[in-house]
Amino acid sequence: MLDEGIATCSSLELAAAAGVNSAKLRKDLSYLGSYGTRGVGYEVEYLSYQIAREIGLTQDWHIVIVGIGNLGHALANYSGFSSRGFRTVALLDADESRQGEDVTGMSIRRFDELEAVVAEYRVDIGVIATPAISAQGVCDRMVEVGIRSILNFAPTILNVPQGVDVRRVDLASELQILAFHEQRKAAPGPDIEESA
Amino acid sequence: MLDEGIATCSSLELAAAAGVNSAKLRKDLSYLGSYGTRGVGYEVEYLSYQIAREIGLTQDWHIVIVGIGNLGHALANYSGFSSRGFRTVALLDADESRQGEDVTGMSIRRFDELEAVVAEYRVDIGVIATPAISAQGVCDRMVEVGIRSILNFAPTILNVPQGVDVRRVDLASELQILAFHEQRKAAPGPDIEESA
DNA sequence: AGGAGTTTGTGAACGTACGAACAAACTGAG
DNA sequence: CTCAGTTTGTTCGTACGTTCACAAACTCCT
Repeated sequence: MLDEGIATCSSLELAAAAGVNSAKLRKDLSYLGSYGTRGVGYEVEYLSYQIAREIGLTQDWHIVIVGIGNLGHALANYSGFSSRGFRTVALLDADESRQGEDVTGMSIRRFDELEAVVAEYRVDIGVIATPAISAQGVCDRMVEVGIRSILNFAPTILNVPQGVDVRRVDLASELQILAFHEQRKAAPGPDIEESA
Repeated sequence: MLDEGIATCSSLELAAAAGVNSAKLRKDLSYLGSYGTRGVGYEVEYLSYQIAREIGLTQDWHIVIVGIGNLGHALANYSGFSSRGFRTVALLDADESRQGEDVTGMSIRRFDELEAVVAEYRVDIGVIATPAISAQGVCDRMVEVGIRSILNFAPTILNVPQGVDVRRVDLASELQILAFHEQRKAAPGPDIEESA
């Protein structure tokens, strides 16, 4: 809406765009403060800035990606990160044969350089894209060197001390969930028959 | 546990491994039936099979990946899929210059061959790894040719008719959520000071 | 056989998220 | 100014997910 130069918008429009109920959207926004005007709606530019500030979009975040296999490559190249203020400051991999390899103008470094990287840049978030077997070890090392936010793509539950945040994205699980629903659609098949 | 030859296990062990409360785990398992034995626990092999059957692991699922950029490549190569019964039957991309390119022994086909692919194989799940701008169009076409389960990696809300399942994985959002918590850790800083 | 020790399955309490609905507050026309 | 129309902010009822806690059911030892 900002790009399109729209000045103001209602909670209904925002809700539709976000795919949620308008009451929920209004309530959520109300936690940030009263940024709307009754009978009018929300001023796009103002609200946009307030949200950006609240979720930390106004500052840059430094991330380190560990495990530069196919997924790591994809993450390193993912344009969606930089556009939202995430800057990849290092790509690390334990595999000796990958050292120095160039990925989008950044060369892969050894995993044991993690501490040096953290010392050099501030590192806010560590991304684990290694095989499951290596994930906990990488995670432990990250915690040791002071990283407190971790995004884990390995299909494992990571053990971390209190104060460390882990988010897990398991690609296979996502497919599994869809497959589960798909199975449910097919199985009962009572009398559902519309729009072939 | 199966691989390690462990015969039986308690809800407590399973809960620890899954990272949830044991009561919740037991209740969840109870929805599948009473597969445990009081005073003993769950028989690993039996429970494992029952879960596999329930979530559809006993059958093979055919998936089609659309958008073979960096992420699409990574998904096509991801070993976690095949090991859980997901078989990629086609890789599609709208970009003419990518046609015929080989990815893990499978050549990239034109997106408009989607219908032919669906006719040739049964296709259970469509995976969208295109830029955001193309996602809705790809989605619409998928729905047209009869795909009812979609995994969407593009940062957009997809509009689909009832009966079609969409799951969204937004990599940037995951980072954003971590960044939000990170900001919260740093901001208030009242008197928390332990284990540097 | 009986009792001590385990562990499941579930009923009940708790907290929280969600959506409906409405008062408060704004705009604009007459 | 007043009134009709619009849209926010919030209250309230409901539903649901989570956890506690305990009876039922099992094993093993004596």
